[in-house]
Amino acid sequence: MPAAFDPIGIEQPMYQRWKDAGYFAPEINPDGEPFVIVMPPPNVTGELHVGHALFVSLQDLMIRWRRMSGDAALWTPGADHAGIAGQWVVERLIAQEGLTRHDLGREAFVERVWEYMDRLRYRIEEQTSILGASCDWNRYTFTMDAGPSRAVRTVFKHLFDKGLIYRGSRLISWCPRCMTALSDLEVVHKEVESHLWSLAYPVDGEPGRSIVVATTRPETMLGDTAVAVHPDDERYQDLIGKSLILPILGRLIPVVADEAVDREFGSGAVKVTPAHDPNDFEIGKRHDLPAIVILNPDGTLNASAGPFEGMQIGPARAAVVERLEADGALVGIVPHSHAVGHCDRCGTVVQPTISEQWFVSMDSLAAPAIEAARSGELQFVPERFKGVYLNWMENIHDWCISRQLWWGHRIPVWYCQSCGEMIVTVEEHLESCPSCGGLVEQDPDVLDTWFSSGLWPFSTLGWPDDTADLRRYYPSDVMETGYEILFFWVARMVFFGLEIMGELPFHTVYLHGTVRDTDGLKMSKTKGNVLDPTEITATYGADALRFALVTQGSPGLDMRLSMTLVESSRNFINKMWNATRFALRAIDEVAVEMAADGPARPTGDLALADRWIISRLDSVTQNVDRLFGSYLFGEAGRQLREFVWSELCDWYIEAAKVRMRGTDAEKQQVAQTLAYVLERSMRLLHPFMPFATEAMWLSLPHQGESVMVASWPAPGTPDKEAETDWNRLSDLVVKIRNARAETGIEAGKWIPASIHASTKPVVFADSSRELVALARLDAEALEITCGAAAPADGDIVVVGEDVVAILPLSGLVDVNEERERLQKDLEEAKLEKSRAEAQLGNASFVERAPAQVVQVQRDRLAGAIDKIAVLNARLDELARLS
RNA sequence: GGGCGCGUAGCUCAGCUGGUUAGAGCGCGCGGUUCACAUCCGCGAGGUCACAGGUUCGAGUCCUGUCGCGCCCA
Repeated sequence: MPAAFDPIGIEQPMYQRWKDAGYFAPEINPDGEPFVIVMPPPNVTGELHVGHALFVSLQDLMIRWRRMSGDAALWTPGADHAGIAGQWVVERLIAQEGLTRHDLGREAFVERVWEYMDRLRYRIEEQTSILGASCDWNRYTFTMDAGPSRAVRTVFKHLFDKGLIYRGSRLISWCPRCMTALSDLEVVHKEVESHLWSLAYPVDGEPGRSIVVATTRPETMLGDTAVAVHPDDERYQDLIGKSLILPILGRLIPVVADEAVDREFGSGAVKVTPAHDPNDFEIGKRHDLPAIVILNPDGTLNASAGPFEGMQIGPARAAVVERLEADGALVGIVPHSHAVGHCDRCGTVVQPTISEQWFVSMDSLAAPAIEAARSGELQFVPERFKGVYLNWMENIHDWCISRQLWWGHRIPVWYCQSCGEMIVTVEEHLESCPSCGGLVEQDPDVLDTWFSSGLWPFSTLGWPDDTADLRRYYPSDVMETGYEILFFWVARMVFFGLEIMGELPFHTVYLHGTVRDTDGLKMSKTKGNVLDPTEITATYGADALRFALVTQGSPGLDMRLSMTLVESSRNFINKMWNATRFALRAIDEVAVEMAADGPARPTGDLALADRWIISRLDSVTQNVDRLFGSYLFGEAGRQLREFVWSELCDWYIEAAKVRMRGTDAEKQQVAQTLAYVLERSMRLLHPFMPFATEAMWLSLPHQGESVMVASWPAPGTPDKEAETDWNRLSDLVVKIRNARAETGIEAGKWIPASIHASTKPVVFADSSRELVALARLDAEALEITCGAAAPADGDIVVVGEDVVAILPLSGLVDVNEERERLQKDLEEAKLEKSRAEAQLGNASFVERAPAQVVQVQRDRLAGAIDKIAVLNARLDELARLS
């Protein structure tokens, strides 16, 4: 085995072996309980980024853990067709040939998109595989595949028949660049520095009198059909019901009274543009006002805009303001900042407009989705997202699902050209009108991409067919995704799951945060701060990236990823590699005893070090189980790292070296313990770092053909006595090392020592060889007694827990330095004593704190008193000397 | 405007049910070529846990308020 672990070159062949062996399929554990995660499908057009690496790391961790625990673990991969983005990418491609989609025509264009998608389809598999994702590629699904497409049509028809999908003219958000309607979620609000324009609308028949209205969008005045005031506003009482003359266009519009008007804002009178503002749309409905649409789909003004027809709405603002000013209708401009909706995909300012679209009626769908969260049937990790989810679900509006695109699931509605009947069907094609046999034409629009995403938990399992997969694997268990798509994905899956399947699609929603760059900035192509996971894995290995991502983060919180973090994870893997390499020397010399699941648990008359490390392994195993159960994967990883590096490598292996040079029985014991602890450590770490643990596990004594299908370790009972004894020993070692360093004793020098332990000196006697090796003591000159210490002139005195080490080094150490060192220890012990005394001096503490906690303070006080006595005695002696 | 999160060592972050002297990685200082590992080992320095109150025998942890940063919804 080479001295440094090199992940490059071993990962992909290993991945292929796992895949060929069928380990990724749940059938590997045919008798297990299903454990299912539906992978949020990456967008086919996107490149793999660290966000993908994070979700793969977390989902794969859960899946591997449950698989090792014996569950029939299923992780379904897939890809999303990304309607707007998908279409846009191909539009740009054909633009290079000087073509628009209209030049090609719908059919040819969609064909081009398919060609493009087919080329990308396998890139997702390739890139996800690099990260070691153990998802079942045989169940790979694309949202545009025949199955999910049929699921979309079936759900559409179901909801339509139930009256939950309807077509209507509503105020929607329109992106003039994408030339499609958007749902509320696809509009992002950004604060924009702009102005508030005040306009004077003359009162009809009362020359010289006018009402002033304030607006942030002066160009919309072209579509005004009223001015509204608050019914109780004295200023305008006499004007309610009268008419105003709309500037520029000269249209007469009424003054209406509406409770929704804010008397405090501006002049207290607002212009009403029902066709282009959500609030105005509502006011318009209440007062039966006409809605005048002034926009064309491409964002230019139409004939209703009079002299401004043909202008883009952006430039039109300046022109309208200029004209208003010229006409004397502009009475004020003040700076004003307000939120403006932008298209989530392309960033264009979104125009609210009235348009005929398809909608999902949300109230009855949301109700059970709200109840599921309230009742606790649906769990959130972290829990606070339950509130976020509920807040959204409780204030939901009907969902605009039609998109004026060519790429996506075509709305399954046909219109008869003869009798005008509208037919909704689950069939992909309709030949003719079922009523009159006339020619039929399909609705030109496609559905919101997220409509099909919402069906993902069951459409991937074969629904609407009653498949074996659907029966066995629905519902899934955990939905793991980024909090930014809680509404896009999770919420919609919940209400569709409840409506269509009658059951929640998952019981737990785990939300991770955003991976940011070293400076805490979101990664983006335009900023150029994107970290490419394929590059990172090519340098450090997939495991290092995965371990860094999982141990750095906490559920629901953003995290910064830096290369030094990945590097330190790589270093940890290398550390384990070397520990394994070292252990194998010992293991190869003996015949390790095997149990059914791996090396047998060492038994018999074990050394303290063995008992200690096995006990620590048991504790850590318990902790990892508990933490995994609470979705605290990062903490579990950090504890494992601490255990392997700081306990197994730094202490156990160093201590074990003495017995590796000992008798055959001792060598056997050490080898057995190392094999047992390391093999189990590999199993515990496998969900974090699948490749490296597999490589090490295979070289260690093991049962079975791969660690990924080995059993999850069950913890034994920790040996508290062994832990206490070992801690006493290691504490003394640290103190001796410290004294050596502080008094400037040569690092390599083997020095004499005598150990005085008034209680249980056997701990030190039994582990004397370990003590000697770890503290670098002269074995020949070592003395261990239960008697009191009697240091001679010039000795160093080291005070541990109920044990004193005397290092006789006459002549080597400066008495003054030694006195200073002891003085420092004394101060510390006194502080310790006074703290314990303060606690115990508090009557209510002794009375009310649990007995255990009080006892700890008593022991602490006794220990401190002992230390002080020893240190004082020694200081007195030194004082006599000088 | 409503809601949420964060503020702990120079930097990045842990700290899960309140309980000894608050931890890690990186960085920093000193020392180390002992036959697993310099992608390493040993020793160490470094924190008024944002601030102010409160609950409690006991608060980084629970409650209230303030300040700063960020996010979501409207």
